[in-house]
Amino acid sequence: MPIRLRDIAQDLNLSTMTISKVLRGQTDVSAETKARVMKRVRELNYRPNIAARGLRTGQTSSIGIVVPRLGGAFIPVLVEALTEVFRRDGYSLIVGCADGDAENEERESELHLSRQVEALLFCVREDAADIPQPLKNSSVPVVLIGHRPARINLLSVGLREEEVGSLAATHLLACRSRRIAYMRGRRTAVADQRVTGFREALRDRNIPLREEWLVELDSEESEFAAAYIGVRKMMQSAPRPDGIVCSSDLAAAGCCSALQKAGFTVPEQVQIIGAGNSPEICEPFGLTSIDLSAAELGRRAARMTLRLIREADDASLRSMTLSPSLVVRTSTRAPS
Amino acid sequence: MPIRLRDIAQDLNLSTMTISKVLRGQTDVSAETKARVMKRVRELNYRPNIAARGLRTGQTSSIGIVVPRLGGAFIPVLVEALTEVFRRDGYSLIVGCADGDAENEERESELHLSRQVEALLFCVREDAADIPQPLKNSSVPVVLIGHRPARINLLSVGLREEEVGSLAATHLLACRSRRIAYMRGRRTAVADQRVTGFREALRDRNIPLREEWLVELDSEESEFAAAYIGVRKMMQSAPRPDGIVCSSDLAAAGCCSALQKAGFTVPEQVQIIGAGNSPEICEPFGLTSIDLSAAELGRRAARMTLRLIREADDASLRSMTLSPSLVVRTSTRAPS
DNA sequence: TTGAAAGCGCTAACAT
DNA sequence: ATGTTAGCGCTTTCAA
Repeated sequence: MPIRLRDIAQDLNLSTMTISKVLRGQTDVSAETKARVMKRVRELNYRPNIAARGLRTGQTSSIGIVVPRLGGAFIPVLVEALTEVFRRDGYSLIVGCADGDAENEERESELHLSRQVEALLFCVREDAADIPQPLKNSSVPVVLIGHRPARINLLSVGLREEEVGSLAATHLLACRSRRIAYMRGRRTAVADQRVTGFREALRDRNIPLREEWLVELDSEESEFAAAYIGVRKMMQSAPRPDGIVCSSDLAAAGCCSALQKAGFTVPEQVQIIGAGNSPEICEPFGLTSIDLSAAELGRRAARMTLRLIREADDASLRSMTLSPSLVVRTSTRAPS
Repeated sequence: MPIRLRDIAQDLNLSTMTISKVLRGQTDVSAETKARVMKRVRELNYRPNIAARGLRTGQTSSIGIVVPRLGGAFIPVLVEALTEVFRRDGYSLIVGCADGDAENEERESELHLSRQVEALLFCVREDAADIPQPLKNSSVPVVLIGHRPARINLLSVGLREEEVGSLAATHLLACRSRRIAYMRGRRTAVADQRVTGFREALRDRNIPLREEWLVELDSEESEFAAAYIGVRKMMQSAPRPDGIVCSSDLAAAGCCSALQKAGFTVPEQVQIIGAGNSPEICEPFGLTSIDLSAAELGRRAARMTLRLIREADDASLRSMTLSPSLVVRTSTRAPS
């Protein structure tokens, strides 16, 4: 049984109010009483019951987030950034993991709402076409992170996905590749946007894209293996590509491996560029990669959330998208 | 403002009790009333206030965990396994991330206790010599995950770290390496245990370990770079090692890269074995690795926790350690 | 089958 | 400077 305010009050022959005041740093308590209370509080390891406090004050000082999974390079960085900003303001972030399942996403969202979180963040799966029902008529502010599905009208913080494609293409062009291939991810809205950005960047410079250079990763295989296989086929086309943009770092690693095995040199004969900027994959291969700005996304989302909580429905708040950024390593040449 | 039981009750001219009963599936309510209530509940998107319920019943159906960080290959798998087992029993897991900081570990532990979690899990940092104060006299069950610091007398679920070293050594021996080196991690209790296991495995077979083959990774560098540098020096010794056990997959990747660059073949001339079994690192390099059983650790810890919650202080529960397991890929040869 | 009363631990507002 | 009262939203208990 945890200690209650009342236990301390009875102990010291004081009222619960006095204890409560001391604990919250109210000033209308004598220094002596304060000292006695604090002493006993520490001795007994008293810890206030947040639920009871929240019930009374209507403030739980907690914010919920639902993420599809916990692994990978993106989510952990995002969540740590959110946690840090929230912590500074006395909020704590409650993470609910849905294990990639839409039903769990709904359950976790409801749980958060039942816990009276003051705001709810939702990290949208790349392949999601919709969001859980509970978010749609939530009584607390909701912020989406990642892409915003069509026709969903909630505040969101996302990435300019087309720029992932265009940034990669532009960099390869600057590094004197002219025959640029794209190894695209599975059919999701996000993957499509990246391809679009890629195509537009090439078109803007009047660089042709041959359709046999636009390869989709076989979804039966792991991304690495799929890219490994895919790139071999790609290299049999004539002319051969001299630069490859990949939809993920793992796919880029697959390309590097296969190319080296086949006797091509990276970056001299073929330049490679990945996406995700996962240090564990990029460092071993010296992969140039597109960073998806997880930390910055988290900070922006956190600040937006805090403003929403404070200022109810501030009309000045608008959804925003951030730009990805290029991180150059050795799988691309020095730009001219 | 969220909807309350009372709102629904007034709406339907019933008492809050009736609504409450319907929601909890009590049977002493007429079918008709039940239907009316459920209809309105859905229309209004009513969600019970978990805090208020918990205050009354003393059950929050939530369990807290504090982890040092969210990234890497171990924690996400652990947390997902815990989540899944708890979910089946109607508990939800609240994850608190300490960003690798001991002070935050204490804060997050206190927060969980303040939230009246029914049990508290704590994932011990590898370099931790102690655990947060709040865990030591917690009024709810505490389970440690990972290694248990000396003189801490709490239930724990951990890995037999020495077996990580011995399993690796034994496998290399079975694959006909005789000059086996060890690339050890930074000075932590866990790293020491692994080295111990490694040494003992060699000693048991009367295989000598030369001290220049026991290299510690330079902690100024990333693990990959440190291993890359370390292995080059190691290969200048005479005789040269023909097998290397690494304290992490990333270090193993560094070894592979450096060796290939220097013209050595893996696994023909030198066999490499990593630890962690992180798919993203192991697959590209075909790394044989020691799996740290994160998922199984999670399941065991979850079951232990549930029993602790139910059976108060069940004397039959004891700390346990699980064995790591070997995952063979292509950086080691076929055993003879 | 339905409902009234009391109280979980805490704090806002108001006495004393 | 300290204490009293009332009530947050819910459920246990018991009465109608």
